[in-house]
Order: sequence, then C-alpha cells, then structure tokens
Amino acid sequence: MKKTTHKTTPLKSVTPSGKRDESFFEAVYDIVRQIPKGRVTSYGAIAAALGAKSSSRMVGWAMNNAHVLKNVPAHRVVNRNGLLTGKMHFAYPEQMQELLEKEGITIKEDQVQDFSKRFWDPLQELGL
DNA sequence: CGCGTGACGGCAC
DNA sequence: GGTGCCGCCACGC
Repeated sequence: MKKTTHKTTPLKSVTPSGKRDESFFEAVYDIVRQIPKGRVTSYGAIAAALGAKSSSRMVGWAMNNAHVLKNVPAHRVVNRNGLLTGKMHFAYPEQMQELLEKEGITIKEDQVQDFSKRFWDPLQELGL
C-alpha cells in the first residue's frame, strides 16, 4: 500500500465525526479478548495479526488506553520474551502476575514459565 | 518542527 | 545464551 506523500497523519485517520480512528484499538482489544484463559500472547504477535507487526509499540500504546475497558484481559499480553513488562501499568504491579497465576500460569521473576507452551499466536490460532 | 520517550522487536556482537 | 543498538510509530513538550 502506498502511504501519503506528506508525513502528516500516516496511520491516524480522522473520522468525519472529528474523533480519531479507533479501528486499530478496537482490533487490538478484539484479539486480546479472544486469548484463551491460561494462555498468553505477545504485542508483536497481535501487531502481526493486524498486519502491522512493525508497529508492535502501538499495540502496547493501545493497551494503555485499554485500562478503561475492563473487558480486555491485558494481563494475558506480554512481550516476546514472556516478560511481564506492562505490570507497572495495572492497578498495582503485582496484579498482573496474580491474574495470570489465577489462570494457572506460573510466573517466576516476572517471567512466564513454559512460555513457548503458553504462547497463543493469533495468526495461527485464528487461522490468519 | 525537532527531540525525547515508550505495555516492542529484530539483528549484530 | 545475554546485552546493546537501531528501527518502528504516535504522543507530549
């Protein structure tokens, strides 16, 4: 796809109503909600499922906005190392680990154990 | 408009 | 296998 010749608002389209295009956010939330209990995925995997794998940072940015919507299990999203990098953004840092352990996931030093087995790839699982 | 920052990831060393 | 640097895109100053 060709991008705009001007560097202004490459991805951030503005809807006629004047608000920012939240389609990216909604898409992220939609995938996160589909993460099975007891499984985790990575920001990059979600970004890849959205066709913007190089924008994995935007996924994390979207999650920061997601705390408003309680329907999004953001605790099931970790970085590609299986590290709970986003724990500081929860109500309290330990909450992320508590929620994961409550789902049967073992965590050691903010690190998801058996990450490769716990990993849930939206691209593969959703058949994309 | 430039610069620094960030819930990231890939690659070089 | 770990560490560091760079690229990525959006945001705040």
